[in-house]
Amino acid sequence: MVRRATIGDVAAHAGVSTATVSRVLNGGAVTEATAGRVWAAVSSLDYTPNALTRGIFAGRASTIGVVIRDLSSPFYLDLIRGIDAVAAANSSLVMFANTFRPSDHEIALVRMMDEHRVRGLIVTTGESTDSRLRRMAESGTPCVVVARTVPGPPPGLHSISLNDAAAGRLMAGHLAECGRSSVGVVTSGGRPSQIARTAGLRQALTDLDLPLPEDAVTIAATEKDVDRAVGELLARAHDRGRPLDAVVCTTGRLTVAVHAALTARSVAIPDDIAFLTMDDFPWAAALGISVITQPAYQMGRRASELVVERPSRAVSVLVEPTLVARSSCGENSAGKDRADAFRPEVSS
Amino acid sequence: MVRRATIGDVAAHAGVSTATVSRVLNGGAVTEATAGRVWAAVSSLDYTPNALTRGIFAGRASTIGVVIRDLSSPFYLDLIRGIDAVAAANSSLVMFANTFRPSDHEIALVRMMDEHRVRGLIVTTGESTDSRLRRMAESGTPCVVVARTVPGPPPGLHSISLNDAAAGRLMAGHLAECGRSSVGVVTSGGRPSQIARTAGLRQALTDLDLPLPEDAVTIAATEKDVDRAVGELLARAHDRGRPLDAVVCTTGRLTVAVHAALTARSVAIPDDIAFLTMDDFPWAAALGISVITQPAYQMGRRASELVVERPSRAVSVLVEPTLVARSSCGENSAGKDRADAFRPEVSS
DNA sequence: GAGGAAAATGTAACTAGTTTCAGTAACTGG
DNA sequence: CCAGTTACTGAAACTAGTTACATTTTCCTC
Repeated sequence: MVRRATIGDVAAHAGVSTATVSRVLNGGAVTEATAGRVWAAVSSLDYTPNALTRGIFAGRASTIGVVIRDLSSPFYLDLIRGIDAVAAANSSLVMFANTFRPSDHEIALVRMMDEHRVRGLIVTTGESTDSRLRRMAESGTPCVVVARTVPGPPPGLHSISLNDAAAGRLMAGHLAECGRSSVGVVTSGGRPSQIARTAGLRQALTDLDLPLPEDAVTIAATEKDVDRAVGELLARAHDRGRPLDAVVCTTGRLTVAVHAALTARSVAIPDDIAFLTMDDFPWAAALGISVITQPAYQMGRRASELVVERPSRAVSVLVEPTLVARSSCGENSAGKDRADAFRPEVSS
Repeated sequence: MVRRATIGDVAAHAGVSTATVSRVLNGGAVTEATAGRVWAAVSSLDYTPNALTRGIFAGRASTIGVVIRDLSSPFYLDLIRGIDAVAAANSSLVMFANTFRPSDHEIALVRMMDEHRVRGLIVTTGESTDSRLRRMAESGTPCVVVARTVPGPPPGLHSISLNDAAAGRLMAGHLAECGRSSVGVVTSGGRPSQIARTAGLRQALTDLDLPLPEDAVTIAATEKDVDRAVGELLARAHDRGRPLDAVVCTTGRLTVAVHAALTARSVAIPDDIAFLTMDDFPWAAALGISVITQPAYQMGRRASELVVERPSRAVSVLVEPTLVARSSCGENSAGKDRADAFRPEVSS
């Protein structure tokens, strides 16, 4: 096992001091002749400077930390791509951790990011990590909370989130326009953004004189729970005497599962039941599934930018949802915008 | 901006030396009383040890580096989840970089990983990075090359790859069993694994007396090129007098695009043309698309394990592909295995 | 209560760099 | 030709920890 060359080895090889080597590497005043000798030594020794040591002196690493709940969700995937794109443009690497749900170890992951003295931290965790994030922010590590609505960003933390209530309203509007009146909702539960979407949906539906009964909303924490949840939804509506003509899913994470549960029951979409969900994904166009999108890639970019630019005051960004109407809710009586292809936001 | 507490602050606050604090933190011989005072100081000062400094002393960081070509491909996504799972189990974080294709900056990314003194590096890059990887391996950083077949793993590097030729053969076999005889191939081009898959397919097809003409293979480097590629494929076969009855895609990355190109031409799957592609994905079941899978999640786990366990000799793992037959190739004349649901490999 | 071993703690050296400060050499102007 | 800059360069201090070694303490035994 070959020992790695250190700056000292380079200095010795070039016949100069380590200070001079450091100056050559980082751009200080050095004679051309000296610089030449140093570069020769660097390449002949295959010297690769140690970023850890650099970081300890600078007080922080050059990496951007990301703690995400679920990598496989289309939203988070695009978010990461956005984060990565601006990180790369700033020659930062991304330090990544997936909490997997139901995770109480998100606290441990945020702590690890803190220990690694990340340049900034982008997080989609719950409130449990707030106190540490706040302390990190106070000691100069910009922290961005993504995709959290109520109760709003804790003071000192940046926040980027979707106008979740508007997303719910958009859903209600589209469903109403497509002539649907008995809506069932599958939501992943307790997170503020989920609650806000459902609340927005209910409010808008009520305003349209299409009230959403309490038991027309079911919670499915994971994909495993979805089939049961959908079954209950259908049964309850039937018992109530108003069979469902629309099913809404408030999280992109469960789209596949809800769709599968519907298909498994031989429900025809959109003839029997309209289907509307969150977050666009590559196959949505092929399947004709209408969705409400959030600009995930842009949100990721913005998050990274906040880390890189470290504004002095905490900034809150609220982005607006968009309806991508395809065919899963049936014919749109009004003339609304319509999209036929998946449009990846990865513009570069 | 609050200055972070250092081990020195903790030591002063507890009235001990930094050595003692270090021992309390890392488990050395200390009186219970002393340990108590130190812990009290730690929590009252919110002390969070600096992992960078730790790393420089240990000679390397505790993070696992990953340089991946395309995060959005279903294969790489599961790969990362596997990597992350065992990283988390070893309290390592994952340092991630996406090269995006056609990228010559993969060299720069690998270099950055090297500078960060990652505990180990998992990579899906091309040959351009081999010399550095080899040097890293020599100086004690385990490097794992994933998803590369011919010309085989460079000496000293671990390698985990699919038996790509077998994947091609599996495709040929399934197509033949479904009674298809005029196959068109969309491949992403020059990478060894792509070539091996196409070669395996051609060989097996030839053995079955169904030779694959040179011009029945088109290259589409990105999703943008797919539509043109599919068009050419169809046209050439038509000119040849043997219209296509099967289209194969040798990379999961292009599945959506190929499917869309076919659909856009009103091709009925499987009635007009059978469709067979690589890598399973959540929506495949809903769409009835048959695929050849590789155990991506397990490959990721294995890669991480190699990093953590650092075996003294380079190990090469060759995994076998599996056919998941659904309906996109039509009725299977023989009685083969059949799968109806997407089975995520994320067991844990 | 002294002696010796074992346990706890501190001192100082070390990791791989960066940066300050001081010294030397070269260059400019009078 | 000498003073005054200015341009390079090196010694040493510094970053935030860990660890080897030396030095106390403490504890037990006789």
